[in-house]
Amino acid sequence: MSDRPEISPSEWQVMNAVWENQPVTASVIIEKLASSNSWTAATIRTFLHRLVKKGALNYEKDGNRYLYRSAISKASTIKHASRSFLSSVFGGESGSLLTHFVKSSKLSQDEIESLRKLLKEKDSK
Amino acid sequence: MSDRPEISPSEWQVMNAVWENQPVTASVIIEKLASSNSWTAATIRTFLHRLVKKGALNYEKDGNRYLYRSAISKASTIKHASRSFLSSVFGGESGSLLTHFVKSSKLSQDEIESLRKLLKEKDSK
DNA sequence: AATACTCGTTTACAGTTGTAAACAATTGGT
DNA sequence: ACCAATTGTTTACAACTGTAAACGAGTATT
Repeated sequence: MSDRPEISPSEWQVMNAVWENQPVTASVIIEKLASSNSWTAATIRTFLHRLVKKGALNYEKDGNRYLYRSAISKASTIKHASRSFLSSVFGGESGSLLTHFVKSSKLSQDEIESLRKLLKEKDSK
Repeated sequence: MSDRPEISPSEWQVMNAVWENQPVTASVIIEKLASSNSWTAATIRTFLHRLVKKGALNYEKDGNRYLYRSAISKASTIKHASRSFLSSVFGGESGSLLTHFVKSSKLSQDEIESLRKLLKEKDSK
C-alpha cells in the first residue's frame, strides 16, 4: 500500500471535496464542484471512477449509490505533491519557495503571527 | 505572447538548466541532466524540441548546432506554476501552504532571518 | 574521398488527463 | 405496472507526457 498515486489538478478538486465531506455521494461532490469548474456531472463521475481505480478513494454501497471516502490521507498526499512541486519548480530549495510565497501572498495578521511562531520553533535549537 | 505554456515536471528540469546556462547548446543540457535523471540524449532533445514548439524556448543557429535561450521569464513561469499548485493542492490558502513548508523544511539560520524580515515588511501597514 | 560522429527532425507508442456521451441497471413517482 | 430520473459503467477521443529509436544532413577524422 505504498505506491502513491499521482493526483492530477482536476482530481485534486475532487479529493479536496471528498476530504471535506466524507463519506459522501457522487451527487454531493457534483453539486459542490460542477458550477465552479464548468464540469458536467459525467466528467466528475469520471474523476471519481479514476480515483477509485488509482486507489485514492474507496466506496461502500448505500442502496444504489456509493458513499465515497478517501483511501489516502490528505496530509500524506499533500506532502507528496509538495515535495514534487518543490523539486521541479524550485529545484528543491525550500528557502526560495518560501520567499516566493511570502512575497506573493496577502497574509492576515494572525497568519503572520503564526508563521513567526513556527519560525521561532525552527531556529536556535 | 500571453498564452502561458504548461511546463511538465520533466520540462521544468530542462527549463531550469536553460535559465542557468543560457544561451546553451543541447549537448550542455544533456550533460547536465542525463545522468541525474537517467535520461538518454534523445529524450532530452525531445524535451527541448517540445519546449520550442510550446514557445517556452527560442534558439539561434550557431553553425550546425542551436543555442537555446528561454522565451519566457523564470519569474513569471514560477509565478504561474505556483498559483496553480496553490490552488489545486492548498485550495488557494497560502497560509496553509506556508505553514506546511515551514514545518517540513530544514532552514538555515540565514534563511530564517530573511523570512522574518519579509514577514516584518508584510505586517503593520 | 570515405567513414564515423554529431545534430536536429520525424516517428513511435503506451499511459495520463480533460472532457464527455452512451448505455445499462435500479429506483422513485404516478 | 410503467415511465422517468438517477446512478454507476463503458467507451471515446484528442492533447499532453515520458521515453526513446530511426533517420537524414552536415562535419570532422582518417
